[in-house]
Amino acid sequence: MAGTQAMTVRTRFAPSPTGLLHIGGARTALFNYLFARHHGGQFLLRIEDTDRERSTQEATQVILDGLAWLGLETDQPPVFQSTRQARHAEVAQQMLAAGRAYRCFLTSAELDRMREQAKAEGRGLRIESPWRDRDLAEAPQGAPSVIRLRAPREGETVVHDLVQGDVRVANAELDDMIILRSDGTPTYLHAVVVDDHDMGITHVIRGDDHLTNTFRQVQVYEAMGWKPPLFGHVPLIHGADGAKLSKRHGAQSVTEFRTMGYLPEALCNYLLRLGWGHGDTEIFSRAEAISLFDIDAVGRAASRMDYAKLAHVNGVWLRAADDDRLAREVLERLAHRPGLALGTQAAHRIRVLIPHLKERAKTLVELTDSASFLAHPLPLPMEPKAAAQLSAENRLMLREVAAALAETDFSPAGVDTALRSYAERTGRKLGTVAQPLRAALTGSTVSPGIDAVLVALGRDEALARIEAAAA
RNA sequence: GACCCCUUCGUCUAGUGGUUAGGACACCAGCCUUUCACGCUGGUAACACGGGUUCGAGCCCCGUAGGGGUCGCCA
Repeated sequence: MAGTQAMTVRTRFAPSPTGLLHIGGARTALFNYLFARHHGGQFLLRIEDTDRERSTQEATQVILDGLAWLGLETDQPPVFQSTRQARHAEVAQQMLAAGRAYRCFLTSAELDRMREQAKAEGRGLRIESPWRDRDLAEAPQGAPSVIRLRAPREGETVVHDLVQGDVRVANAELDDMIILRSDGTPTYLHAVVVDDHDMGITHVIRGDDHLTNTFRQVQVYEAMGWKPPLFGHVPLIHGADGAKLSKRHGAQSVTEFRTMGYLPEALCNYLLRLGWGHGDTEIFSRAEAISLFDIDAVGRAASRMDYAKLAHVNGVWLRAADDDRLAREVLERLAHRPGLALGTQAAHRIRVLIPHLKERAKTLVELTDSASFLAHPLPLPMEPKAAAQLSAENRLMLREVAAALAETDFSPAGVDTALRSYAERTGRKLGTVAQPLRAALTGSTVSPGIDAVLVALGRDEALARIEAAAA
């Protein structure tokens, strides 16, 4: 164990490119990233693309884009597992030469039969290959063979898990796993070990669906005389109904969350709190997360997605977000909507009103919805409730309001004073003036403060809208 | 089925033998207010069950139940 203290932490995120970055994978990546940063170590990425049929360049790009969007930058270019097959085979040969592995000529038909029998007898589905102890000379000539690990039969294998504690299993429960297929390619369990070792990974943080497979991986480390890394198996994220996340749970890829208008810092914050806590604190910046996160505070139970809470956290970060950035996001989203006049004027109005808009939105989609009226050319579409505000009587009033407003400098204080004095002068409550005005200006009954809306629209546009509504 | 893991309000969690079991989201009531939000105040709501150990257990041990995961020449 000498040198343990000096050893720099090195973690990795190792997704297989299936076409999306799963929300659970995103959290695993986040934990790996935070753990590495917290300990001043390195965070690496390995694309597990050994299944060539399912792996594509586009799928890999989705993962890269997702990580970049989340702000989880790696310290080295990604390692592609498919490029390392020669090395995987080499290690398997070493194990074979050392007697820690053996060639097995069992056919898949024989394997099926053994499994069925085991099932019928109520035993675990453990394969015991006769070739473990059989003379190679008895092997059928030219028949395909795989290489199996010669796993210990006695004793037990223990994983000192950073999250789950010591987990042990009797070696009699574990069968001799295949490390090299008959076509010479490595199996996942074998490739992972070789790659993690070669990459100098010190801490393997991953979903706890890998926990029981870890025993076999540990056996490979032992067979090679390699020091295994430390493992930390974090619980999985379940859907809102408690079941394993699947298609029917709706949003589950990072890309989808992005289009639904969640901010990356909010998604990270939410994911961080799913399975990890630090006292009563709920909101964590990236810097705070790095300084406070550690693997030992990760919980052991699976957690469920709670979209309401995600929305709340997103609202918090939205309000804290930079106004220029939000205006840019809104403009981009507005560009995909028909019937809008998206010129510099609209851009300016949006930028001016953003500070008020963001106070009442939880997602970028909501923010965009609430800003769209600013880019609408006349005539403004009217929501039914807004139209109801424009009674004959109120239209008359709006003419007077327009006249009063025209006298002002269209500053926030200016319009506010004008509206208040108009209300006072005519014996009305401010609300009875503001609501019809809001309808005229926005086509809605909901908006930021009416003075802010007036200022954002500017004199000409505001008066034109009132004029149109009062006609 | 075998093996492994898990179990505090509806949800996410704090809690490491002595607490009125805390916070957040959601929900309800009220305040603020030019609408809606934000914000503020208050409220409903949890230690899965059964045995131990202990003066004392949400915290330790053992069962039970429930949930999850793994058992591929997939990753």
